[in-house]
Amino acid sequence: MAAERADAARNREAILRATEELLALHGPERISLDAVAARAGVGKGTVFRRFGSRTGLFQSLLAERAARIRAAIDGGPPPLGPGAPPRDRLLAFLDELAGLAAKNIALIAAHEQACAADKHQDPTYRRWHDHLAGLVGQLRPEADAEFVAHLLLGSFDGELVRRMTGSGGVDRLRAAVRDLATTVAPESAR
Amino acid sequence: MAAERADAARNREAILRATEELLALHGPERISLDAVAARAGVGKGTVFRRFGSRTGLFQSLLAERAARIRAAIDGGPPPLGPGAPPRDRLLAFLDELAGLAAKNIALIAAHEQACAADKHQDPTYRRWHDHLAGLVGQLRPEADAEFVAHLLLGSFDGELVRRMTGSGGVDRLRAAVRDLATTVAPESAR
DNA sequence: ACACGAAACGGACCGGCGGTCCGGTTGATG
DNA sequence: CATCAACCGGACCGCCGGTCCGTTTCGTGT
Repeated sequence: MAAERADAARNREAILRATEELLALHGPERISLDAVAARAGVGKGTVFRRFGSRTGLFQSLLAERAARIRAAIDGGPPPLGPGAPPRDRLLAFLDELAGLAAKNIALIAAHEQACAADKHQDPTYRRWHDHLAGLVGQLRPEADAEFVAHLLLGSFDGELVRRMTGSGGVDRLRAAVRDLATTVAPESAR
Repeated sequence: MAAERADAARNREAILRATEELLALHGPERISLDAVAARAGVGKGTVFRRFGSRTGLFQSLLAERAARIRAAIDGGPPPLGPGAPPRDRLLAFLDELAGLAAKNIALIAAHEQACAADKHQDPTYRRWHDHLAGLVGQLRPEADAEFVAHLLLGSFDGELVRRMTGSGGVDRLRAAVRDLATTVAPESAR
């Protein structure tokens, strides 16, 4: 694939920005792609050429927001990055996700409803899941790591995050996740 | 509220049956209310008068399917019903839900996407959640019972159930849920 | 500087769906 | 049997995701 043309790149950026703004503006309300296109000062066709579908748009936006964490995980310093013991990596990762989720409630909600059917296909979700499953597998080889990983990611469901942070702030979410994780992967685990 | 007229009751039943049939027929694919109405041999208006909205329809259907469990919980014999120690009730309840979910994957999926935004408002979901939160609160008073209850219910997410039962059958789901529950509420807990 | 083809643009257009409305029909009641 | 509220059906509405195609713009080779 050759490099993207300058106008194309500019429009992609404009569309992502517009989506963010509308998300911040209207909260978790449904946002129409017409609205996104209008705000970006772009035709609707352009939105679809750049992102393929509603789903693709929100996946891209989430991927962008998650890029920092992703980089930290597979190349950054411990405990998030490689090198630390699995238990520390698990806790650090979940902590990071809690922060991300709390700061992006609207995006998470939009992403959920856009990807509803194929949540498990979303690249970002998969990455997170695989990372978690790997760690859980090391910590508790006898458990169904795949399953546990999915459940742990359930902590960052939009509605749930809204509730938790609504009464108790990010700290409540962080604490609850941390508590659960330490229960699943107790101190005793290597 | 006075009793329902005979034709009204008949139509409500026809609509619920038609929905079930379409669910069984087309799996988790999106089902339009036009299709439901057509199959029930009824006008679309009737569907809305009876159930208020797409959401209402699927909520009603789920409530119907869950009625047996509901009755067993607040009036049946232990360990599902009152009387047994919380830990046994917890495990029995989750086991029951696993069975229900495995048998109603399509309905669960439809219900999820129909209630997406207000999952936490759904009467059935609330009932389940409150029951779980109560038990968890007894077993681990120091934990965030509300949060844990939501996560446990995450076990019955449509997509997840599909995956689990797809490779391993109901037993895999049952085992995984049971394992997790015993971890969260260990033997030592009273 | 210019010409030229590929790539991108935008907005009219389409089909489908959830939900509403209202003129006609039906079932309970006395 | 008369009466009337409740109910029925399906035409209708507005919205939205997604497509299409005539037009414009960008980058490259000359």
